[in-house]
Amino acid sequence: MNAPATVTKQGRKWDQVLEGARTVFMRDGFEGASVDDIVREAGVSKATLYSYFPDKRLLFLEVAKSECNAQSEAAIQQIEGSGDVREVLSTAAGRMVRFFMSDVGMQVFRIVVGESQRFPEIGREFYASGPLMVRQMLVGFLSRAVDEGKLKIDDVELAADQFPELCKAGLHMQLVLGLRDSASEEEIDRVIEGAVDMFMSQYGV
Amino acid sequence: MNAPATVTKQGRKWDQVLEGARTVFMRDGFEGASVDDIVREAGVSKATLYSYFPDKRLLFLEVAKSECNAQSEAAIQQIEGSGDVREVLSTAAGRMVRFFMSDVGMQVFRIVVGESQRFPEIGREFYASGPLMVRQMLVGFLSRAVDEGKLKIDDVELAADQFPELCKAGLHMQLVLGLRDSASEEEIDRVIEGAVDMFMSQYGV
DNA sequence: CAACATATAAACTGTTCAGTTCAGTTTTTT
DNA sequence: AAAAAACTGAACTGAACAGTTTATATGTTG
Repeated sequence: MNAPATVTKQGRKWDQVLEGARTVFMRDGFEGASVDDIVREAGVSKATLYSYFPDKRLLFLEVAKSECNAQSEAAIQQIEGSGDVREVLSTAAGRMVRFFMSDVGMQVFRIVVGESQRFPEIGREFYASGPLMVRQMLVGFLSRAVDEGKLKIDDVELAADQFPELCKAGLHMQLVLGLRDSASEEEIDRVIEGAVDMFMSQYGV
Repeated sequence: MNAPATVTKQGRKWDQVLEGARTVFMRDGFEGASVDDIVREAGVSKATLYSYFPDKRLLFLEVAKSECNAQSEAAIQQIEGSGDVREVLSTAAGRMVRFFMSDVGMQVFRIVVGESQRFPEIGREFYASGPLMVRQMLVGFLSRAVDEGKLKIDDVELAADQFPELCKAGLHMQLVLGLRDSASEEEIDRVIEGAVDMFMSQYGV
């Protein structure tokens, strides 16, 4: 009768595990999170967790990737639409800054940076589903703007690397290192404005 | 007869311990380095190590601080001398980029970022003896340049935050995440030049 | 020499934690 | 309802590792 949404779920509790892992990893970091904490949080047995994920690292990787993907997709949609370069850059900067400064964003960053030496695939997969997406998006957007005569850029790839860095502007470092808990709206706006101003002053026609 | 260099060393093997710790921490990271590895590398007994340093964290902190201080001192000396703004910025950028990209610089960064959540004083002390030094130095230099009419900057602190970020320009992220082992001289030069160009294009008179 | 400081090796403690195993229960499918 | 698949709980293993203790040695100084 009904041909329902059999989404080939690979077990009923997959989402539950991932959500619990997200919570605990974001709260305690990678080393700080014990698998026992995670299964408790997820309301699932340890055996179930290990039937989905071969080890703790891959579990974390899955969490980090899903965060990045959610973020990237949202960003891509917004950049496709509008016309004015300055406006697009401001919007993109806003997104980036707010993600960099969010609890989740910073925690993923901390863990990935801390663990990528011992577990290189964490670094690779994070880069591919986070920074690289942004970069490609920016390269595309900037190239188009150059073609349309709206920007003047020699080295588009360099420009696409510079812009996200400008969006960090000291605040990110202070937050990541735990020197402060949060940034005020004014500070964030100043960083965004500063980034766009500087970028346009160099590359604007 | 001989009145030799009794430099009031607080124990003969202090340096030896620190040097061994440096080697092992830089090779294996903080969690990856076991205290037993360190004493083996240092050629020292565990009891000796623990007679100098109350725990592993503080030992690492000492290593990281000594790296940062060496780096900061060298940088400060160079910025004091010369006259042309563009030249000073180029030199400073060169220093920063090369430190960011060095094995030691990246390893300290990885560890500090990874551990600063669980051990906040690591973040604080690192910031104070690294990024903060650079920032203060830049604020001083830029203010002077503004006073002398060589630069035009509204928000000097923001500018002092932006410049080091520009010196990372994507390369740093790729190296830290282990996507590549090293950067070529051309790439480094391009980043330096790009940073100085962009900075001057916004803030040059 | 005597006392004092420094260093050593090695065994030990206590804990934490990833990952396994398995007998038994619940849920889904046929 | 019967068979198959997913899940549970709890105990267990095995290893890593920070930090301590002990009994001993070496060297220095007054």
